[in-house]
Amino acid sequence: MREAFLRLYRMGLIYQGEYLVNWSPGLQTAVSDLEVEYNEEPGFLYYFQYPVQGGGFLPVATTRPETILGDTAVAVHPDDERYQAYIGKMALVPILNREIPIIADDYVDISFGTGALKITPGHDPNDFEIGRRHGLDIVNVMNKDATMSAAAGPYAGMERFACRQQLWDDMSAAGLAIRREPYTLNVPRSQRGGEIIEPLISKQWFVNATPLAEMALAAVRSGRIRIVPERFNKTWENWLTNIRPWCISRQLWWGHRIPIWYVEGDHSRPIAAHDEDDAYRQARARYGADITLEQDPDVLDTWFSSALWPFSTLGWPEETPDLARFFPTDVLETGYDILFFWVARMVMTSLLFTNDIPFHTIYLHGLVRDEQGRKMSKTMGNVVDPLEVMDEYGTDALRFTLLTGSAPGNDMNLSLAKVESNRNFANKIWNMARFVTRGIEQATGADKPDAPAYTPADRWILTRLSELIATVDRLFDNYLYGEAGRQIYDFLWGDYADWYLEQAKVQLAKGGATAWTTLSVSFQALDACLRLLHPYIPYVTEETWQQLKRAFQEADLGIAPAEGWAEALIIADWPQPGLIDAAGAADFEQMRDVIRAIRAARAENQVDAARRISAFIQGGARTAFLQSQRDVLVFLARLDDARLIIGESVTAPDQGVTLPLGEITCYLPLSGMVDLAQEQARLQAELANVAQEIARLRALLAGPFAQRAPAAVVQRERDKLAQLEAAHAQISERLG
RNA sequence: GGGCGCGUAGCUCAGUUGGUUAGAGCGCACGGUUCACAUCCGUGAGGUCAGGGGUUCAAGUCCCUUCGCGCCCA
Repeated sequence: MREAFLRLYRMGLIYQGEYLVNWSPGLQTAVSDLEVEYNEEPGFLYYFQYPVQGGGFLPVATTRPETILGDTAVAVHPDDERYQAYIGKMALVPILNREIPIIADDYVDISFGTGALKITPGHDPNDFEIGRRHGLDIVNVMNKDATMSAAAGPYAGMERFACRQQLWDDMSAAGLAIRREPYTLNVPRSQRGGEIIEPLISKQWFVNATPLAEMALAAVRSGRIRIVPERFNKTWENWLTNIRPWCISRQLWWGHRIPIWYVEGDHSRPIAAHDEDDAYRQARARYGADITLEQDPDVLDTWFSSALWPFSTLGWPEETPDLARFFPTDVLETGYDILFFWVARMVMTSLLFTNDIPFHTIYLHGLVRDEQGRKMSKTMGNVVDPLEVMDEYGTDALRFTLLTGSAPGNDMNLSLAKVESNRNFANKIWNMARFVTRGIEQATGADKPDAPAYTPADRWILTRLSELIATVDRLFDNYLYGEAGRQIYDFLWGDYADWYLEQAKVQLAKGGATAWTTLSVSFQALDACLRLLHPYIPYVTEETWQQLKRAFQEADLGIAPAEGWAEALIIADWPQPGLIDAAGAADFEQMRDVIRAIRAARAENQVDAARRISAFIQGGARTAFLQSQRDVLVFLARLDDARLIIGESVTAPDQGVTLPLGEITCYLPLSGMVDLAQEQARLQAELANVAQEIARLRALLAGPFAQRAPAAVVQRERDKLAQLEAAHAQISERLG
């Protein structure tokens, strides 16, 4: 901290100066530009007459009449025809009758107010700049507690807003007030205390951030530092190209004292030193033995030390092993609201002091808001306490919600309903593991085949798993953690639990090598997903994984992770994509379509859920495959095995439901349960639907699409068309 | 004044190399004691992706513009 200050000081980048700062009367300290928030609040625009020497009046408008007392000029636009005659003359400050010049400056907005602007360099940032340009005096009419000072003449000692009112009354009485109209003010308030900030002249310490900002700009422009999401580059660019001096001194009783000592209290002779001994050593060398030193009473802005965090925590300025090993770091993850406060300053100080970037990537997340999108605040009482949420739903549930609930850089409205559903996800994972663990008794080590004979379901889930791992890797590479988490969730619940494990009940029941292989595949997929999910939900995944580990080790089936059993999931290897068998996966997906269609037909016709129904499945070229999956079909579609016919071509029952599924057609007799007319109507509707879709695809494929789109995309549409045409033929035939 | 973001199902939100019937959670409707899970399972309804224009074989996705909401900087 002191080292950083001294280096900046010696480089001439820290200086003390009389400047207009944001003064917090309540906290009795200066605050930085970033710590001031502007709110639109109702107020008034006051119009006054300023007497002009030599006769006449100049009308002036202001929102803060009390600052009139500190006016040192009135400015008009050089091109404003109304006031040409006044430029160069003197006006009188109302009430005080102090003479002030009438100047011309093109900062003045001709159309605002009266077009004549009172200039108060001591109490307004813009006026301060104009004052500098024109060499105007600075009159400070306010004390640090926001009462009026002696310079305010008769108003000395009055509170600032009381003075505003009093001045209005007095000027009305003097005939100098013109009118007052409602006006929306942009009121600066302290981010911390909430009271109205007063621009006030005072002596403060500043960092000249311009050279630092240039380095920080170059780091991002050159790509040495990457900001995610990219759009924040613009924010970065905008702020740093318009960087202003950073006011780093604070008048607080806590914090790091500024390492500056004054000789005999003389502020024109500052000594920068590491400590008091050092300061005295320097002072004696310069001024002889008999001097007393006083340290500057101010302390440093807390962000000053935060800016040093990436390297100061590693031992800088010493050349420590930690610094050598861990600096620069890799990714900084934080909320976009402190991009300037903290991130930019870390980048600036790192580049200056270490000649290196502090991290190669800045990953910015959004703000967590309440369910209605409001910023959480204690006064509003809408703060969601994470400890309470964790207590009720579990830490993993909250973590998963925060990680998957939004896109990078976007705010998130924290919904407890979502936390609850993610709690259920954790429960679901637990139950998947229980199922797999319980299945262990269906096989022994002796059942292990030399080479596993994968079923379509096995091939499907392993292929999907490989795709998932590749997808998650890709998303991680692009910092899309939310999307990656959602993908794992969907796979685990929608594919693995709802389909693979469901059909695994059939495979496990067969025992022997089939059961062994099913267990092996079940384990592989679950194990990989636990690894993928560990960064999101470390507690449930670690615990679940340890249970799996124990169960499989005890069972001694010869089923284990490829790398062997790590001591813990947290240090286990990241999964790698394995088997990819697109054809095998497609087989299972086709069967899944058949099962879904049968289920939907059952539900639509109010078939009792427990009832096993008859089915005639015309498989065409897919017959052998469907026959091999007979028991899975029976189980998942709840068919009556004795009344299930699978053939290349089957005789359609007289009554019942027809399910056209492309090359496969499924007939459900459902005798006596289906209204014939209703079924006819349903098929008519479906036929129309299919016909329309066929027409659309034919038109598409006949057009430029077929020539210009990639072959794979065109082929997909062709396949779709073929399926639809087959379905169309089947429905037509059924309808007679 | 300058910049950024958002506007997708009743609600909260995904949808990032543009690929053609747009998804999830919650809610809703109907049905479930199938031996992992009712913190669950099955089925379903619900959207002219804010409006308009453009680029493209193809747009929720890219460009322009209008409207509404929010934020940042000045």
